[in-house]
Amino acid sequence: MKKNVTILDVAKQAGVSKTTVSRYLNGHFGNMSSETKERIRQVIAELNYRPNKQAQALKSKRSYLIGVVVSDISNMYSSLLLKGIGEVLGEAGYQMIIMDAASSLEQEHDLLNKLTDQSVEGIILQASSRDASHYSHLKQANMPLILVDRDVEPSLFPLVTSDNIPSTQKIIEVILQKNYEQVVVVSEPLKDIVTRELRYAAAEELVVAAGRKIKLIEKTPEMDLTEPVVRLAASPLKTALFASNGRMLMELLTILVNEKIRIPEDIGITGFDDWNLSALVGPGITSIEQQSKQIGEEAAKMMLDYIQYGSCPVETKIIPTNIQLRHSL
Amino acid sequence: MKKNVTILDVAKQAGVSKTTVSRYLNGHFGNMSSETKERIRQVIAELNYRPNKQAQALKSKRSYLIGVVVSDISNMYSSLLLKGIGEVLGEAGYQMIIMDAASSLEQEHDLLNKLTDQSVEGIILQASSRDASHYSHLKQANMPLILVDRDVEPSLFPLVTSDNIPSTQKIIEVILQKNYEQVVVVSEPLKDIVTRELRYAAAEELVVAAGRKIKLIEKTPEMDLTEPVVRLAASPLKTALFASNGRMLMELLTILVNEKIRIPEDIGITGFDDWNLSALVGPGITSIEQQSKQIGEEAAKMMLDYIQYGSCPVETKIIPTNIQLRHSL
DNA sequence: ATGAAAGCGCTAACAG
DNA sequence: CTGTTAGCGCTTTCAT
Repeated sequence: MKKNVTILDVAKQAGVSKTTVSRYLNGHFGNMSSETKERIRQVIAELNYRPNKQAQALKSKRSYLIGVVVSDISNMYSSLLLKGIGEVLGEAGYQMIIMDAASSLEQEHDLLNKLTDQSVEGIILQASSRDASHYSHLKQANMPLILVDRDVEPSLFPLVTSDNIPSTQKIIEVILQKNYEQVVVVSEPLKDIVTRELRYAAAEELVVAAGRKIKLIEKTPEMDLTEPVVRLAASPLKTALFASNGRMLMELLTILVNEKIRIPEDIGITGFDDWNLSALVGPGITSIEQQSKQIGEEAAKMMLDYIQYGSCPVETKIIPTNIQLRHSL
Repeated sequence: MKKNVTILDVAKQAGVSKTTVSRYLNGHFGNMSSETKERIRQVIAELNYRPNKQAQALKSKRSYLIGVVVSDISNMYSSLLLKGIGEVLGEAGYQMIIMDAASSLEQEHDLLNKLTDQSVEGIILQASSRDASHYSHLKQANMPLILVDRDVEPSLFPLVTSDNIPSTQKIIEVILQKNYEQVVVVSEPLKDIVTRELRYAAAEELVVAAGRKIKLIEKTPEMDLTEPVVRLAASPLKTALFASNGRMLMELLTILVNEKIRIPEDIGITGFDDWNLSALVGPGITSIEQQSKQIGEEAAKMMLDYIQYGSCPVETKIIPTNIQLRHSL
């Protein structure tokens, strides 16, 4: 058994009181004599003492913990987001507790509570619901909350996200210029997530205005896209597929490759790419690359400010995307 | 300001003592009267009381926190690993504190200390060094430590990893059968990580035994692989590239695509694929798919056992890989 | 320039 | 069946 060395051990060994050691630890050298300082320093090194964070947190109400809830951790968007958040928080002496909502709203609710139990000082959330009422209790409890990727309605919280509408518009322009007669947006169900709807609405507006056809396929987990995609490729209308996120893009590409559908001869394809695979597939996939690492960094910075100043304007920070023009349209 | 409701508030409101409430919370109903139970239940619901984990941990020495240190979080291997760990731990009521060593050994050392400070009950580590002495203090401090992916020397800790040697051998067999005259292993520097060396050694042995040529390229961050790859593709010897992990595979594929080098006509390519992109690129890349989610699950299970029984055999658990035979060789 | 003492929110003997 | 009491390891008035 390993008896943990406490502040008292250090105090006794150094021949001072707990108070003095505590002061030393927190840099509250008032007029502490240099000898005392030196002695404490030595003893700490000697005993290999490390203050217990739980006790510190309990007393001082500072945990230096930030909760991060992502909707699916096994997703490149999340990985890079976490990388960005982690770097910024780490430098500031904060730790993150990461939770994976696994795309489940109930689980998310549970996790949010668990984070509060851990006395996190703030939460960065990729929300699983668009309904702000799911999160308003956090506001009431005075818990700093910063949204990433997805907004809620009404907009109660600061948000960091991609420039969804402009980037969708730009790529739709490309599609229209290439004389596609039909655009098929493939997305997970729109109703839960504002971002999805935003992207679809932006596409729809332009396509309709240009007098072309637009279709929406809302993909549920049970659904197999193979048959519809094959049919679209065979359609007499010149068709472009628009994947509304990285997972959809990957799924569509897999089908196209498996079915030996030629890009862009048989069908055009583009979309948001969280996976960074678009350069390598087929003729090179024209796609929208999100800066999710940067989104993470910005969100983390906002959080640090929030904590420092005790409040934060409810504003939206837009991180531009990179449009990669390649040869899939 | 939000005055937090404490166990004392509940106790007063319910007209009992803190002890009784504590007993209720921890399921230590001895012969607690049903009325008392019911009253406490009600008050808790009413006040929306949630026990403070820090205080619980401080007193009970149980934090229900597991530290996880990955060498690079923006990597599919890590993402899936974390997914697996998270699922298993979550079900058991544990939280994970995830840290990203960002491939830096000093940072790793720092993180390990920070985790101990947080009173984690155990650590799951993808080690950045092969040298066990970097981690032996954890053993002395009686901190449960489980290694994933990479072993250390000497083998002091339980390990969950892929079947590196057999899978490398199998794929080298394929290369040899296809009459490649030269195999070029592309890896990050071997010296730090046992797994890398294992993979290279396994390849080398078979290639040499078959009387073919083997070469090793150790890729450092500054190094540009384009020129060597182009030269290899132009070589009169029929050459196969073997990427020792997903990032290397991705990098090599990017070069091949950019330089319009044909696969497998100009050069063969295969390797470990952490990114799940091999099906989509070129003619389909023959590759070794690691089950990193399953590795995470197993490591988490081992950790739970370790914590429960206070010890764990220092044994290695091998998770089989899937060899995907496609058309890149 | 330093200490004594109180207490953060909780658990667990021990006592009835 | 329940309460009293003494801490866990730390920070922070208030003294001196």
